Amino acid sequence: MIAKIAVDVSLYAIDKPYSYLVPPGLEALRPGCRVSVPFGAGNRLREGMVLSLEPGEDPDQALKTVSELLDPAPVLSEQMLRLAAFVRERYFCTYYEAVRAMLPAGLWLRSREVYSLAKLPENWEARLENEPLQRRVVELVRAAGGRLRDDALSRQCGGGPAAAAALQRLKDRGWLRTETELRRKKSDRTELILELTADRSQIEEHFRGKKAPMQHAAMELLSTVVVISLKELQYFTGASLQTVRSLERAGLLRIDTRELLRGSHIVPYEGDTTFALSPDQQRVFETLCGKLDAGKPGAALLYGVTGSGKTAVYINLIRRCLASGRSALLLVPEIALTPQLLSLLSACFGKEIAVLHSALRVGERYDEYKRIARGEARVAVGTRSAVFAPLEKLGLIVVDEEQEHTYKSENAPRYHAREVALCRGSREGALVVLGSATPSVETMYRAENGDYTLCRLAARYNGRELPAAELVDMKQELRDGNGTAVSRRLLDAILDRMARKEKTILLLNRRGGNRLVLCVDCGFVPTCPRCSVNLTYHMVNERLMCHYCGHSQPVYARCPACGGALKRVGVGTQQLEYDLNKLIPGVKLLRMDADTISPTNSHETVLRSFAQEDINILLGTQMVAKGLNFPDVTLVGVVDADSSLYMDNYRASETTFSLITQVVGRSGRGQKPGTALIQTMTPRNTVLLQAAAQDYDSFYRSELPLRRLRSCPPACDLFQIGFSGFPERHVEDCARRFAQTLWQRLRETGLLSAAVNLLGPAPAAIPKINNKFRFRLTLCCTGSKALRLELSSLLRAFSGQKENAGVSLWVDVNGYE
DNA sequence: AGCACGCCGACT
DNA sequence: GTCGGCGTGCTC
Repeated sequence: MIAKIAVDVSLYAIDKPYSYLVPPGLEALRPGCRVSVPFGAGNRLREGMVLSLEPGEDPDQALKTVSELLDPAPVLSEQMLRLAAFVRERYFCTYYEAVRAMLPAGLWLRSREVYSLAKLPENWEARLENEPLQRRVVELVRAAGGRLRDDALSRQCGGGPAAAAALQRLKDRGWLRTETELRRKKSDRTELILELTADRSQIEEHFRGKKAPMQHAAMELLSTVVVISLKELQYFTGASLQTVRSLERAGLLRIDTRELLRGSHIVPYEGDTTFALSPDQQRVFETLCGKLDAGKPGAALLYGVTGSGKTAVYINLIRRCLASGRSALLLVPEIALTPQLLSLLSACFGKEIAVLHSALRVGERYDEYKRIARGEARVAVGTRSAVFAPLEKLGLIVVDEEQEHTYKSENAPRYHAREVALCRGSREGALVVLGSATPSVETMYRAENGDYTLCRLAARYNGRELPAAELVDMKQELRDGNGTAVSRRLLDAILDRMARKEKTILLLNRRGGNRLVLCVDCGFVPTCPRCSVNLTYHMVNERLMCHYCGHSQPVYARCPACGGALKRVGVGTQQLEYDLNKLIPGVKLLRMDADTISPTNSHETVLRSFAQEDINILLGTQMVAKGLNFPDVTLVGVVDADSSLYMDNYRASETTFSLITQVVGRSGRGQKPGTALIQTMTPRNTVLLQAAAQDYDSFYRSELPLRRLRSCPPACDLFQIGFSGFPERHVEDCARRFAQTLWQRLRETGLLSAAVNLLGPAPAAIPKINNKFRFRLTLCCTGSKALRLELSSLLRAFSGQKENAGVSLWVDVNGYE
């Protein structure tokens, strides 16, 4: 027997199915099983996935033999293997990258090097006289009984390039052998937790006559909070692990390991689970049912304004699907933001439900995965990667809020869950329902073209009016002398709601509480030493930080260039919180953003206190815009509508329109009517006016021609080809050569037409990250199979050419960056 | 990317 | 003669 195997090679250029002999004794080997195989000149063992089996012998004795079977039974079905091939072909990744995305982390294997001593010559000690490191290695392995694992070895003699070189030398001499061991990794990610164990006097005693500013800062913080994670301590003080370790030795604190988990527990739902459908919903449901039962169900767009009850339709469809003996998959943009949906689903489907998302513990996720694979759970709910849930007899895939960018993976495999869902649906005969109140332009375009059945839910459930939304001119506000981020109009409205004991949601569409620091005299802006970005100021830890490489430094007291005063510009949620507290003394404010959400303070905790407590304002980033349902919210304010509108991204209008529409929809969900105020510097902007009017159709009508004009999806596909390396000039040259070859190949193969355009090389949005320079090419054209194959073969050729040494490249199809 | 092979200069 | 440096080419 010969097995075609996808080997875990990290290099795209050599990724293909490799043939191996199946030795006697491995008859249990099936497609979908993982194996370990010798690979390359060194025959090091690597993980592989069996793609197929063919009878036959080794024709010219050139094949190697599978060395071990790692799974007693297949972990991927034939369907899933074909899906992996689809992901590989479409998103330019390796087989194994696709395979890894499909398996739960609980199934992943970790490889370890095990060192063992070969025959040492008599005079080995003499020959290593001037090689203390090599000698130490030999002694350590000997002491361990002739075999030692790499992690134990590096713990005892230190890692680093010197140790690696010593190991290499010993291998070259033939004195040391290595073998690779593949084992299941079972433990969860952990974090270090620090706990104060000393009192004031002990701490004072420790620091008597000592400077140790880092230790001091660390203890200062720890004495106030008593327990903190190492990561947080490092964030706030910049203290290193060494610092913390020496404090531990001094007996001032204790270090514990804790499993990292952000368990999202399902809150029981009490209420009606019959979900009687309104006539409007019934009509849509019947249309979709007709497709569900058809031989080739295809796909549908369920376009329903916020509050029109798409969920009720989903639930009825899932019920129907289960009743006909098939399973269903529901994809959501982010689990943490849908606690209400989860409790609803578990009330309806009980144990039939399995939830898959990254916040689960590895073990929990694996359990859910197994329940699906065994057929115990026939309804899978989850985020992006749940599109690979191992459901059998799939009847329905729902992609809720299909326009959300969380469905697109930003690292390899750079897949889009909506596209994978469409492929899976059509191959497995399942109906794919894309649901949205503000569909992506791509999806609406395909629906209009008849690729998807278009179902509209026009009426809001129980007939409530959409909130009245109004644009507030912040330029006028500035002219009138109000330099704060809150207009008088918004302030008055907030005060009015407070007087009426109603609540307000404020959206600040900008990440975190970060601000730019700028010298008022010379204009100096601190930048990251490794990346081409400005450092942002973090109020909580008084440090300047880089979001790309993690660099952080204390904030300068004065401008390092001219000694002038430094000023912070820009508004983040923290600043806004501070300003509001000043503007409205006594206001009860709750902030929700990436900084305030933590393991101990989850979304649910924050939202629960907003629902139950006497709080006036919920202030936050995008997360306040999605799916919340609070009856007493009657005012929504968008603090700065422009910040997402003028981004260098063809989807900026779409994202802004969607976000504003969603957040406006948070207002007036109870008995009282809602209002929304949208602050902007450009109050005549068409997109903002359309969002204020909640007029998706006009938005779509005006956006589509713009996309055509700019050769963007859906008019054509964008292939971003990224290059990164050093030095700058070399990377750019490589990109330019690639562009030339690409042009030439397109001409030769007849793929070139007027509709094809190749832009660049241009510096990437962030031209330097971690001292690597980045350039990109953008190919605008229709992504046919022929074109993808051509691009793929050029990518393979690229890394084989030595003039491209040191430059790595990747492709992102219709990416969001 | 690893890894072996092979060619060449330096040192015992 | 042998050791070790680095350029070259392949990975079932």
